Amino acid sequence: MYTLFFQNLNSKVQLTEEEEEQIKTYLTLKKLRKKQYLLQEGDVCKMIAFVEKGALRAYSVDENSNEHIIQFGLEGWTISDLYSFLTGEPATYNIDALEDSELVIISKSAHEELLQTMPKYETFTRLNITGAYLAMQRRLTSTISASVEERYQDFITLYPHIAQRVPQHMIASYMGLTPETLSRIRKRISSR
Amino acid sequence: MYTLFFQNLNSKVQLTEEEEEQIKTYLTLKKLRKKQYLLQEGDVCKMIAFVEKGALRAYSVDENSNEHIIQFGLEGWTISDLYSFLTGEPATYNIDALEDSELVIISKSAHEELLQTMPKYETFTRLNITGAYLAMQRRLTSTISASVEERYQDFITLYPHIAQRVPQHMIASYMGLTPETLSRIRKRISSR
DNA sequence: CAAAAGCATTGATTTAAATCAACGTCCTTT
DNA sequence: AAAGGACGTTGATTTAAATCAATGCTTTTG
Repeated sequence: MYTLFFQNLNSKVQLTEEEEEQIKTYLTLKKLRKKQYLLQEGDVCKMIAFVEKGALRAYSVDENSNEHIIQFGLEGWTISDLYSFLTGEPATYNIDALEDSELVIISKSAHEELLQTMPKYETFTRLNITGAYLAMQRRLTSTISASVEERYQDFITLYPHIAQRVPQHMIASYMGLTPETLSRIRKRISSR
Repeated sequence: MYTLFFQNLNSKVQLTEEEEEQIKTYLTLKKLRKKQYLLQEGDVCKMIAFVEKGALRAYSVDENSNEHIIQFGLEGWTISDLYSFLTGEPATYNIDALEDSELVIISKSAHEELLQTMPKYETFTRLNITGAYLAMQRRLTSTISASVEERYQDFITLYPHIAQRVPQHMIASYMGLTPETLSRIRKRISSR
């Protein structure tokens, strides 16, 4: 339990045994069956989830009830509706499990207390959000400036493990495409 | 000088006089004439710039030499190629001034020293990057899930001051559209 | 001040992706 | 084992945006 979480944490800020133990008191574990929700749109997001095992997705649903995947969360990733978490506004995303999953949960109060009391946790948080920002920026840049072919290729090379584990129509959704279009893109690419 | 910068800083982490003075020793001012570069693609980004006055843009240029605006930076905003800044890799963006501008410059060494020595600066940095992440996420979400009309409306209501100050074709570029398309979108919207 | 450049608009045409529809395969799940 | 559902593919058609081209207006700049 918590092994991946602390591995991740220690790779960013080296912790002592005591610090690890202290942080552990703030954490809880949660198991989620495939298709279960971690968060539903409209609810307030009260935690940050670190994925120890399994796969989740965050997505929004538009007025035509089309789903748009905002983010995948596989092992080692953190997933949340950060806006809702930070502001207390109702969540605009749903988060659910694509596979049976195990999560390390940091509640809002735990997060705040750790930020106040443990400088290393703040550093960890800063590095995490910086990484998330850079990933998001890369994605946005490719969305507005590259062809759909390139974007798909980039996705595959950057996240091969996601491409292997997630149905293709979800990758289409993540890219803002219809499943049909992605299918045709793949055909075009393979015949070249 | 530095007034807006410290206003911004104090609104996030309340500083003492001494702390302000200490931080000041790490900062430099830079003026940029309209059209001047702050950063060119291929160079390593060695600073973070806070806009005291004026307006800048960060943009990439694709193989067809089309420009894609990644970010605007008006008064109170921070602009940089963060990936290049953090990794030391060559920048993939250009940053230049849309108007005569005044910037508060934080060099890489200044940034790192402040992070090490002043917890409040780390908090400030964390809050800044968090805000930038949320803004980026909002933009990405609207890009993949809303119609072009909605996206334009959202942009106008969210950033009315930008819409007033930058040419329309740059907003088109920011949205990943051609100037012609944005012009037609505006026409459609106004005739409703 | 005059020429040039930058900008927004409009029209005609092409191109890329969405939509609608059908089908086959593979899983679930009862 | 059978039925139903999810998934990916393919084809035909529609729709939205890009592209190409031209024009008038405004702002720079030599």
